[in-house]
Parts: sequence; C-alpha cells; structure tokens
Amino acid sequence: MITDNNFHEFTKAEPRWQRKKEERPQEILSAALELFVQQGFSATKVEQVARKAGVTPGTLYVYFENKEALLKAVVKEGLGPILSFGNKFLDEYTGTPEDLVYQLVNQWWALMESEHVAGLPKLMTAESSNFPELAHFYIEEVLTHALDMIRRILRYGIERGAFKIDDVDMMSRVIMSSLHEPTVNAHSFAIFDKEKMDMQKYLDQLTRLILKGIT
Amino acid sequence: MITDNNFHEFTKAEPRWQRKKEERPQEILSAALELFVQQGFSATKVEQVARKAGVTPGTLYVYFENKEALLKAVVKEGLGPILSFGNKFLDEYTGTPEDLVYQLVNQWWALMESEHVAGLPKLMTAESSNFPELAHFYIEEVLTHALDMIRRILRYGIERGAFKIDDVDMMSRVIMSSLHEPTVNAHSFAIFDKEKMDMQKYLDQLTRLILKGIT
Amino acid sequence: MITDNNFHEFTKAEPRWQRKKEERPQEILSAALELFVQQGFSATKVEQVARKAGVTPGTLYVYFENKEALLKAVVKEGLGPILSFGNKFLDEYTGTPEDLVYQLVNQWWALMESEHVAGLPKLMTAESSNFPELAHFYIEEVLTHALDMIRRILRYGIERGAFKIDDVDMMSRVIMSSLHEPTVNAHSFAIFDKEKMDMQKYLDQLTRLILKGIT
Amino acid sequence: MITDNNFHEFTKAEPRWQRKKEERPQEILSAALELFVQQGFSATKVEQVARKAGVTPGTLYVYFENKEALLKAVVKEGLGPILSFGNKFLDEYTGTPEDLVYQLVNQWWALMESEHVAGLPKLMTAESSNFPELAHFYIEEVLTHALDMIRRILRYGIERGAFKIDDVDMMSRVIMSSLHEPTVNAHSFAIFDKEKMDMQKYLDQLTRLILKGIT
DNA sequence: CATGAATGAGCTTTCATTCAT
DNA sequence: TATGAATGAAAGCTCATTCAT
Repeated sequence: MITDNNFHEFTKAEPRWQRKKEERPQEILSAALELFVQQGFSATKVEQVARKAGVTPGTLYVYFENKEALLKAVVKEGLGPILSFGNKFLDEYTGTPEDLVYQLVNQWWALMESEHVAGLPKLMTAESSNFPELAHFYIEEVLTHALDMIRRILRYGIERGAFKIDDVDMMSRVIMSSLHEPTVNAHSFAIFDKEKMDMQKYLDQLTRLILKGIT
Repeated sequence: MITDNNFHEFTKAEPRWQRKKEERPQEILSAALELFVQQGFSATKVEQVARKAGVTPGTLYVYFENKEALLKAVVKEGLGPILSFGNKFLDEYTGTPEDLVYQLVNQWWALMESEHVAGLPKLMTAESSNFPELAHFYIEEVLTHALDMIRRILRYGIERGAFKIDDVDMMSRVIMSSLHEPTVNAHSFAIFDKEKMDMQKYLDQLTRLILKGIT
Repeated sequence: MITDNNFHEFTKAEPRWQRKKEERPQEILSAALELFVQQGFSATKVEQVARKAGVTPGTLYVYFENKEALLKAVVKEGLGPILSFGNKFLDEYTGTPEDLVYQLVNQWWALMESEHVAGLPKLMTAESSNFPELAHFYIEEVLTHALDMIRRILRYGIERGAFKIDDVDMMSRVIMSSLHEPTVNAHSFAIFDKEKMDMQKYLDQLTRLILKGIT
Repeated sequence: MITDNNFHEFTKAEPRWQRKKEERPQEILSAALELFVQQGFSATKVEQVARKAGVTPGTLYVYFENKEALLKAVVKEGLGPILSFGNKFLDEYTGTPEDLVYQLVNQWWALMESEHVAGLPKLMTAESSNFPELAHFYIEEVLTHALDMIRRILRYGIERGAFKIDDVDMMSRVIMSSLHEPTVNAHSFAIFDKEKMDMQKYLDQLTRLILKGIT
C-alpha cells in the first residue's frame, strides 16, 4: 500500500530561514539539539554542548551570539524539513483517501525521527513558555501546518464520499494529538521502556482506529 | 472604610511574618508545581517559588532539604490523586461499554485538571530524563496504571460483544496517547491559543472516534 | 610525695568577672565550651549548642546577646579557676623546690582538665587571632600568670641552692611550653590516639627532665 | 622614570586578567595557607582567599573542587617538605649525640618556619577534629615521623653511652611537645607579643634543658 | 521566660560569557 | 579562527538572629 512517491521528497519548498550551512557548524547544532532535548535548555551547559561537538566553549561563541541564539538556531534549523511537509504531495495526490491517511501517519513519523528534527517536539513542549517567540514559530509552522494537512486529507476523503465526519476541525485536532504524542513520548518516557515499543505496530493500529472511526 | 477607631491601624506595625506551620508546605508545593510546570525545573529559581508562596527562600529550606527534594515532593504529592484513578469505579461498573469509554475520557480529563495534578504530565515529560527515579515513578504509577484501566475497559466491551479489537494492548496505547497529549498540551502550546479550544468538544470527538473505531 | 594541700583549694581568689551564675545557665556554657573546643567557633552552630544544652536557639538568646558574647562568656567563665592558680599556695609553701616542681606540673594538669577549663587552651590557640581581646585576656591571665608561677618556683629553688639556671626567664618559657602543649594536644590530636597516652607517666617524665635539667 | 615614549602606557587599557595557568594554584595555596592558619578554615571566606591570591572566586574553583579540597591541598602540599625531615641526615651522621640534639631542635624550627609549612601545625591543631582524614595524615606523617626521629637520636646517644634515659618513648614525647608548642604558638599567641621572643635563645635553652636532663 | 518558625544577609558555588593568547 | 583561563553576576543554600506566640 505504500507508494514510492514519498511526499517528503516532493516538497522541498524554499526554506524560510537562511541556513548559512557554511557558517554554523552542524556538529554544534547536532550536539545542542540532542542535549537540549534530553536535558532541557536550562539544564544543558554550554560547555557540554561544546565538548560533545568536539570544540571548546570559546568556539561556540564564534558561531552563536549566546546560548539562547543557539537554541533558536537549533529550532529553526529543525523546522526547515517540517515546513515542507505534505503540501506539494497533496496537490498532486490522486490515490485513495484511505491510503492518504496511511501515508500521513507514516510520513509524519518518518519526518519526526529524521535528523535535525528528532526530539524537537519534546524540546518545544518543554520550553514553549520560556521562549514564546519560538513557541509561536512552532505552533504556526508545525502544529497549524500539520493541522492543515490533516484537514485537507479529511476533506479529500469527504469529497470522495469515503469519510463521514461531523466536525472536521475537531477531528483533525484529535488525529493530530494522536500523532504528536508518540513523537514527544519517544524522547521522554519511552527511553525508559525496557522492551522498545514496536512503532510500526503502533502506527498501524492508529491508522486502523482512524480509518474505522471516520469511514 | 474609616472606622471611628482606626488608632490601632496606624500604630500596629505590619508583622514581619506569620506563623503557620501546617499550611506552609502546601503553599510552597502549589507555587512550585505551577512554576516547575511553566518554566521547567532548572529555569525556576528557588526565590521565585518562595516569593510566589509568600515566604522567603530561607523558609522554603525549613520544609524542604533542597530544590530537588522540593521537586520530588511536588511530584509525589501530585501522584496521590492519580493512583486512585478508576479501579474502584470499574469494579462496580455495570453499564454499557460505550458509556464506560465516555466516562474514561471525561474522568481522566477532570482528574488531570484538578489541583495538585494539573501540569504534572507536562512537567514529567520535560524532566523525565533528568530525574529517572521520578520518571519510573510516573511511568509505573500513572502511565502503566492508566494503560491498565484502558485495557480493562476494552476487555469489558469485548466480553460483552460490543467491541472488536485485534490488538488490545496496542489499541490501549493509541487511546492513552490521545488522552495524554491534550493533558501535556494544555500546559505547553495551548497557553498561546488565542481562542481556547473547547475541551468538551475535543473529548466528545475523541470518544466518538474511539467508539466508531472499535465497535 | 603528693601533699594533700592541693593548691587549687587554697586559692579561691575573688573572681574578677561577675559570674551571674543564676542568670547564665551552666548547661549552655558547658555545651558551648565543648563544641567550640571541638569544632572551633565558626564551625559550631548556635543550634547545636542549644540542642546540646537541651534548650532551643531562642532560649540561648535570652541569656547571651549573640554568639560572640557566648564565646566570651565561655572563656571568661573558664578563666576564673585559672586565675586563682598557684599564688596563695606559693606564698605559704615551705617544702622542697623539687616537690614544688612536681606540684606545679601535676596541679597544672589537674586544673586544665577540670570542668569549665578543659579545652580552653586549644580553643584560644585556634581563635586567638579572630578575637584579639580574648587573646590578650588569655595571654595576660593565663600564660603570663603561669609564667610568673614558674619563675617564682625556679627562683625559690635557686634561692635555696637547689636549682642552677642561667636564664630564668627563658627557662620558664621552655617549661611552660612543655606544660601547655599536652593541654592543647589533649583536645586536638590526642583524640585520635587509639591507645590513650598514659598522662601520669608523661607528667612524671616531664618532671624528671626538668628536675635533672635544672638541678 | 619617564621615557620619551610613554605613549603606550596611556593607551593600553589594563588587561582584565592575565593568563598564568602554572602559577595560579601556588598563589591560591599560599593565600589559603596564610588565611586558614590565621583565621581558621570556617572563618576564612573563599572570596578572601581569592582576593589575596589576586584572582576572583570563580578562578579558585577552576583549580579546586571546593573549599574543603583547597584545605586538603594546602595541608598535603605543606606536608611534603616535612616528610623528608631528618632521615637521610641521621643515616649519615657520625658526630656527637649532643650536637645531634642541637641539630634536631634547630632544624625542626628552621623547617617549621619555611614557606608552605609555616603555620601548618597550628592549622591542624585547630581543625583536626573537623577533618579526621587530615588529622590522621598529619599524625602519621608529622608527629609520628618526628617522634621516630627523636627516638633514633636518643638511642644514638644511649648506644654511645652519652645519654641515660629510663623511658625512651615517653621522653621522646616530652621532647616533641617542647618542640611542637612554639611552632603552634608562633601562629597563635606569639603574634600578640610586643617584643618578639628571641627564638634562638629559646631553642638554646631548650637544648640545654634536654641535654642536662638526659646526660 | 521559653519557643521555634521565619527571616535575610551573606556564604559557597556555578556557569554563560569574554578576551588575551 | 580557535582556545580555555578568567570572570562576575547570580544561583542555591546556610545560619545567626528575631519575635509572635
């Protein structure tokens, strides 16, 4: 049922923020992302980030004005891939609504565990009230964006007579919650699970619940 | 309100502090819960907690050995109400499985917004990897406990021929995720929503999705 | 060779400082002395003293203006017995110079281990530069006083043709050092000796050294 | 000294700090030794030590884990010179026993007034019960070591028929006391002596007492 | 008088940030 | 550019002292 036109691939929209790849060592951003996600922003020491990236604290300040700027860079860097999520794929999609839901669920997960992004939802969940600017960013660009995708998909199904939903907006939110939660969870409680949960089974069951619930 | 005898009002100096041994810890715990949830543990200053509780930092240390002990007290205090969640109700329940799902969803939410508990899931999501002991606590006592409830409810429906589910465990997890997410969300991104989401509608739509999805 | 006219008993000179026995609970002073000696002034907490004395911190402040006043009271209280050391006894002494030396050594030790006094030399050794006033006090009233005693004793022996000393002042200092040291030591390093040193043997050997050294 | 080119002197701003990694710990240790000896460990503020060493408190923590670690470093650093005290000298000594006693007394004093060591005995006297580990260290390495030296010297004299002592062990302790006391005293009460005691005369008189007392 | 909860100044320690090298 | 020793402001925490009870 998986088509090989993966919507990720189709949607490399223009990134909105300058990436300045050359000027911002990926090592520092990667190290920072991982540590911020794991420990939170406040609890992560600049020196830790530097050491993990294989540089000294001084070097970090060559590339980032301060710790907060580093966080913003980490988040905005991570947002890039997410921004291009779905739209173009949906524009060109002509398959069944059911398959579309399946795609949604699986692509979301693939995206969320990809580099630069992994853990970002958990990080934002934890830090949103400390960094309102970033929170707005995340809400607009990720949550609202994803909500739009879901809404489009639901409407696509309704138009084709495949889905029947009385409150599309609210149902979209419900679906988004059930997508967002494991994304956050994977970087908080899930790390303590002795027997790692079979994510594919989870996603399948989720898809099934949604499809049975709305068709 | 000028009385004819306001003489005392002017001469009585404001007492520097009031003695209320019994109430202090609760006030401090409440203040700490709110701030830890909002800002995270590291980003919350002891002085903030104290001031919010109407005391000085010194007083806080009369009741709690250190900042970490305060966090642990906050969490364990908050866990109390959750531990008693559901079991007795389920033991005595004789109604329809459908109604039971409705009850589950709504009671979970009611519980999560009650004092002492509000925000705990978000706090734990953010701090779990910094405080593994607390994480285990939360996982055992909250997540596993809730999962058990859900599993019992699903089986109740299956036994009565009302529900049909091929993988009960995984479906329980899916349902739990969709319950846990808004709980966390309410204390992170939701605070930025201009138009507060109608929670009751959300819960109704969730219930509907679940019921349609499993019956 | 020990006479039973212990010079301690004879010399209850008028104490120079008001004792105010009734107003200053002995328990607090005793507790403070012991703890100050053991841990030093700074490292001893007022609460410790209070608890050891079986009262609360508040009570301590009923009797002593502050921690420093407590120290001063402890020292001045302890000085009392020392001030009366020797003079009257010497005035009336008619025995042999050798016996006098013996008496000196043994009475000094007996005095130094008696209540109120035990540990004072160590305490003063440690705190002298933090409390110059007390240091002067101690130097004048204890060290100089003891030095005078020793000098008198040596002269007593010289006059009777029993001792031969070229520099009486310096020899007095030498003798005082060898008396003062075990007094201090008993409350510092000696507490770690597994096999407690036989003090009587030490004093005997000291007496022997002095006597052989000056006769 | 005005040079014809003092242009730089006026324009060069004072550098905020100088980099001298190798020297810092020594400067801090010296400052700490002096202050700990004078005021005691508890009464000495970390800031005092830092300022005296010409650095900020933060710098101190670059080199020492905490205040207690600083004390331990001070003591262990100071112990170094003492450990090498005497043994080699004694192995090769062939002179008279009398001269050996003279050497002992004078070398001990010379050692005790040398940098790194000055005041250590007083410091240890004051702090031994607060830092048992250090106390054991000092007892083993200094007191026991010195005691061994003295015993060796006494035996050396006895073997050559020069000394006659019934209880060598106890006499060693007596001698050690009379050596240790002025060492401690020099950093406590002696600082209040208006007319500094002539130490050489003291040592001479002590030597004389010992020699007359045991030959 | 005695209490001990509450205080707040001041201590030890941390850590983001700077800047001479 | 990269470094990391040094900084100093601010944090956590202590404890002598106060004062309502």
